[in-house]
Amino acid sequence: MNIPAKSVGEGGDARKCTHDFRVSCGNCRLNTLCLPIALDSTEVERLDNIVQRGRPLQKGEHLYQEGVSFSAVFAVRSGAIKAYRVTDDGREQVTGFYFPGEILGMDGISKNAHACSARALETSAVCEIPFSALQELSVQMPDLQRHFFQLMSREITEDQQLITLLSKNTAEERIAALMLSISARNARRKLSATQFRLPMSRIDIGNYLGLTVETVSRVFSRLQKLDILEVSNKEIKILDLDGLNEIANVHVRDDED
Amino acid sequence: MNIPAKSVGEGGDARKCTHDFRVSCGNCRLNTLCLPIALDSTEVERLDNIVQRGRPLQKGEHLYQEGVSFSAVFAVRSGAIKAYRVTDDGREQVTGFYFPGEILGMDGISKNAHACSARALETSAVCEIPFSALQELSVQMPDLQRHFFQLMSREITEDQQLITLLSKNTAEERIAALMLSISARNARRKLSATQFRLPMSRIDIGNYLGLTVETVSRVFSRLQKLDILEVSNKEIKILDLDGLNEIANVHVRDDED
DNA sequence: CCGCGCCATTGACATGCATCAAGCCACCCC
DNA sequence: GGGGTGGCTTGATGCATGTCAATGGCGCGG
Repeated sequence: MNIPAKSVGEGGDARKCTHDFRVSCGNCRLNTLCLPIALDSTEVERLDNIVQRGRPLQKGEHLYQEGVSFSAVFAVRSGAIKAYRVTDDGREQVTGFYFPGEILGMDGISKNAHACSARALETSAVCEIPFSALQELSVQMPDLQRHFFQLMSREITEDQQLITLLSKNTAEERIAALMLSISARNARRKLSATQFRLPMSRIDIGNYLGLTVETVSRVFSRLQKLDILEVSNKEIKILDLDGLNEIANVHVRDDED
Repeated sequence: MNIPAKSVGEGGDARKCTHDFRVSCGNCRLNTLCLPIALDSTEVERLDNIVQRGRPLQKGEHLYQEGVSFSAVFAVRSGAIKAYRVTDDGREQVTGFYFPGEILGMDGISKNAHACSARALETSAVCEIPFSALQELSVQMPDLQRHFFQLMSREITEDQQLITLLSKNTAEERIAALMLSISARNARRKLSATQFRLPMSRIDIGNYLGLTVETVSRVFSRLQKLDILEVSNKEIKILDLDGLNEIANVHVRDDED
């Protein structure tokens, strides 16, 4: 069982981006995640021209809010973003975490208004991709159109994986799956697959996985006792990847576009 | 809380379609659901030319299977289709029910292989829309491209609603939400919003909503005792729509924010 | 018509997780 | 430094839902 790992392009860590908004798609470290391979350099340049950079977000700051009119999708360049919606009775439902190289905001297309809110879990840099311009460009660049269809389709299949997780799996399995998902997404960005810092709180994790904070905490404790994880607050170290996989019941059906 | 209601175009009831494959998009009763409004008649005709009809499915027959190479999306014209994926340990997860006027199969785009299987819950007719042709047409018809982006985006937001439902709501709330979803989708097709026949089994309902058959059955019994529903096997009659809404929308608490 | 298999319902019981409650720790501000 | 605040952990208890089991209805094929 996998957990969402959307796709896009990173450009360095937060610190660097904060001071250099002149990053271009062409030299972005993350462009293998973000862009269709097939684009030639002039096409990349044209895409580059519509992308707006230099919006560093502080922790807690909103990228967009549920209901506001939709005009762009966003690529995370550094940091981490959480997407969430508020239910009728005022509770929050976290719908996804987005790391560098991943794209969010596509939920807003259907109604021309964002269907969820997005806020920074830590200082983050994002690229804003105006959707109307993207649409026009897609008409001229079939590969780009296809790429976007694929990105949206991926979001669908990932949501469906989460649905399965919520519907069928125990607390332990859910947490294991999330840890593996984050691990895999780290690996994709050439970071450590076994050691990382969680950008989100226990509350957010529980909310995302349909569990209470207490349960999340207890599961972490249990996994630590089993020598599968080493947990120190938000610092996670995976000691036994196989064991973790076993718990998650993972079918290793990984992204391989 | 809502439950998925995807979008497309129906053309009459099953019986009729089975004998007349000559239905065209232009005269399809469901085309207001399926097509972008903005297409003119020559454009509809071009779309019509790529759509393949006349594939009546018998109950239990597969429309496509998980893993097979992706080549088309499908519009339900009559009947009902369930989509599901099989987890590593062999269990099934129902990911959606599709009624006439709704489109399925978009999950297959990202990997060029279907991410789930789809089978008919009853005798059904579907339109097959080859994706490559659709892509080419989209390049020439921006409205069509936009429409498809919207369809996919809708699928995403609906999946997210289901995620919220599974993550936060009780068995009663889930069932109520599903009944309301089916009711609304019926209404959209000008059918009764208060009386209908469920095409799926209790098992499928439970599977979809993350519940056991027994719980589903018990909830139906309870709702019947409350005079909210009248349940006779698969025949459902909504007696108290407000009451059902109240249950689905989770009781509002006075401790607002 | 009978018997078989599948589906649905209902009851009794078990359990995983939520809830409630308390305490710890890190951080921040006065 | 003191005390507040928010996030995390841990324990005790309860409840919603899962599990197991028995029964009845219905359709289908022999």
